[in-house]
Amino acid sequence: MLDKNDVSKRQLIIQAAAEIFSTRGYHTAKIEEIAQQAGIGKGTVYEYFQSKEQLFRDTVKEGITIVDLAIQEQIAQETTTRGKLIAFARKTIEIGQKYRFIAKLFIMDTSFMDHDFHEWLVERYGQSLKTIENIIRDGIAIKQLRPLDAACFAQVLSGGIGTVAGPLSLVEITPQNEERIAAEIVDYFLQGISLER
Amino acid sequence: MLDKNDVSKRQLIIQAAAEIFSTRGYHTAKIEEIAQQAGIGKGTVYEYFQSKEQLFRDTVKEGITIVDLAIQEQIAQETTTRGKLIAFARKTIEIGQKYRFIAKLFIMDTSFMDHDFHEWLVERYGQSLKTIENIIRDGIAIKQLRPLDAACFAQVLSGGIGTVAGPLSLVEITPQNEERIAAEIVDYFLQGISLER
Amino acid sequence: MLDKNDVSKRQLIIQAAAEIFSTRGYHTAKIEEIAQQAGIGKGTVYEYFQSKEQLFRDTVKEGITIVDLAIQEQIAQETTTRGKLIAFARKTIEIGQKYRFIAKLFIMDTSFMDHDFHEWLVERYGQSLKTIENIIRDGIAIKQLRPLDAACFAQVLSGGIGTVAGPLSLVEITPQNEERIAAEIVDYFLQGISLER
Amino acid sequence: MLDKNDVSKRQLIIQAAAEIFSTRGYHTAKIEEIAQQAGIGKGTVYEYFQSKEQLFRDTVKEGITIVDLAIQEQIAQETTTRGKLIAFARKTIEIGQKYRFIAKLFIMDTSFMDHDFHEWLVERYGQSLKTIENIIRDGIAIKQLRPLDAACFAQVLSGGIGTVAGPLSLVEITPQNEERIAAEIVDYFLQGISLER
DNA sequence: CATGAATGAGACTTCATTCAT
DNA sequence: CATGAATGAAGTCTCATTCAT
Repeated sequence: MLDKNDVSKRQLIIQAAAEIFSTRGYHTAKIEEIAQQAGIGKGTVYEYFQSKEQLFRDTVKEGITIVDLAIQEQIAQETTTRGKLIAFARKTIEIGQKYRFIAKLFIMDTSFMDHDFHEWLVERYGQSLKTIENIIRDGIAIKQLRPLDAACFAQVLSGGIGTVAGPLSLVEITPQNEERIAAEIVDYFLQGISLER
Repeated sequence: MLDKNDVSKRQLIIQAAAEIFSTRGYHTAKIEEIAQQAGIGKGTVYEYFQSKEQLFRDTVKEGITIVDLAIQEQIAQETTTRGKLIAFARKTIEIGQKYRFIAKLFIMDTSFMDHDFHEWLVERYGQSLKTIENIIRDGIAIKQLRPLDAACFAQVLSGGIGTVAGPLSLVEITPQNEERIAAEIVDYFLQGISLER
Repeated sequence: MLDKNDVSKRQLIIQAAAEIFSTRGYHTAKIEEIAQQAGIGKGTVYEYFQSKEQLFRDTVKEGITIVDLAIQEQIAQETTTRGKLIAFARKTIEIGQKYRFIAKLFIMDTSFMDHDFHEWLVERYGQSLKTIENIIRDGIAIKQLRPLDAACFAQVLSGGIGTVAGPLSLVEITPQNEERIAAEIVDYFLQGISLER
Repeated sequence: MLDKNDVSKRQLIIQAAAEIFSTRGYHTAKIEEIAQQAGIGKGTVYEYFQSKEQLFRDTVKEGITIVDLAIQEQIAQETTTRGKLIAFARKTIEIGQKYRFIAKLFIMDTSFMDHDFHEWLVERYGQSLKTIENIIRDGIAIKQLRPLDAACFAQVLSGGIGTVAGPLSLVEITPQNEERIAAEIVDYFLQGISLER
């Protein structure tokens, strides 16, 4: 019971931290704010996390894991290349809306952080891209797609979608048009936009 | 002489600020560091800029202006839609390499800043996208491109290229392959990647 | 217990501030000095007061209140006009000695401060004078005093006594001669110093 | 000619300093402000005064000397005790109005200053009081006044008048009523305010 | 002599972290 | 375990003073 209590309090803090870090950024966020958001005392945060930096890392790691799992799950339900790509796009957009704070965590300036963490983040980013790369490679293998640099493409696709889904987006997104926008974007890539040929 | 001196010293500080803000981020950058980088005293910075925040704003504005001009200039030299888009892509990639700090400035977390500045940044970003939108609209008008949401497309293209050019990029870029990568990316969009149809 | 602790620590800081502000003046006083004087850390001061200026204001307000109360109390115990005026003079002199720092707070240059505070100070000063004005008016009403401008007189009396009691005083004051000096000064005003008429 | 030029520039700075120190106080006054007020460059101030503190001292000394001379001169023209005292009062009030900055210089917080200067200020203050003391002593000698502690009285009189003339005064003073107020105050002291005896 | 650009010591203030309760 | 009062390191900014022109 105590254990369960502990776990839930740790989670409580992470939730609060995600919220505050997202809206205020790492440096502007204050430990006291996070504690208040979590409805606990300032000192308690330090019972569960060694430092502000550690709390940030754990919050980011947890966030990324959740988002990644959600996307993977969605993709697994599709069978066609286009279906998988649209699923990826739609979920990315949805998350960018619903969990805007996670999206922001990625855009946030983290270069000041511990070198190891930065490396971890880059590696993790690479893993995320692998998901798309694999879809592409599969598509090439079954001759649905033309041969191309899957790594480069994955980054362009992910970056393109992420930008539309992100906090600086100028495209108005509602729950109703998520699907349509996802399809539109994917088709830029699949069909191309040129009328010639 | 004095005038020239003034201008160059202000510029000197902006250069140093761009360097330090880029590598360290706004909050981690210290005024003293910037002054050292510029080879001047701490107090001198305040002779040219009212505050750290003001220095940051001016640095960003100057950077954006330079980059924008460079891109516009490059595009103006091309006549075809594909040529313009590749020029945009190549210049964006080149700048992302050469002026990595400018690229970083955009990813940096600036949400904490003065509301007016944030609005200015968003508006300026919108202007940048207009450049692409116009290329696209022209292409549609002359039936080179199929009809599509130019605003959305501009954001996807710009985001896709920016990601490859940016500091988290996993695509290795050298002066030699800039042109090739730019063309490859643009062709994802123009020709599409699907073999079907 | 915590509550009592809080109150006493705030008071502790005010005491230290009164001491330091009095001997060093507002601008020369350093927050660190005040903290040291109070035997606490620099940061603790800011737990109880928003800023140095706020600390100064609260210190002055508290000091004035204490002094005013002490004077009022002393006057209330007297029945005759002369008795009240001497009580006022004696208490003012006594406080000028014992709480020299309060006396100094009044002479200090506060014109640079927040406009509202300055207004408050002037108003409060006016209130203090009212005490004397009322004594005078009562004296006139019962034909003990000749008719005169009570407001002007109050300021002359208060200024005259304050100067003798103040930090620039050239009159040597000891606990033994306080009473005598107070009476002497009051009699300048009551009897006059002229032998003619 | 050069010499004369030097003298007048030194004087120019002192005038500007008196103005600025009076309105802003020692610590809030900036050397640059004073230079601007004098219509010269910041560095030039240091050609004539070693430091800000030195400039302040010289400004105060000059101001006191001017005021003292003006008062002495006025008194010398009177023959009766009452005439001399009223002349003193009137001139003090007039100066408090016209040269409000000089009056403020005296109230200003100077305790932080160089010990020697503080001693000088106290001594000079004593000298000023001697003027009144002598009038009083003469009055006692010729049996116009009753015997009393001339030093104490001088301080009460001077403090009383100074307060009415000073920047915190609540008595409205106009060129028209200066004479009347001076007489009223002096008569508080000469005739007393009591109707009894 | 006159100037004002450059400087850096020093002050206020914030906030992550500690630790006694 | 939970807390929040206390702390002090560290950062921004001011301004008296210097000195090259």
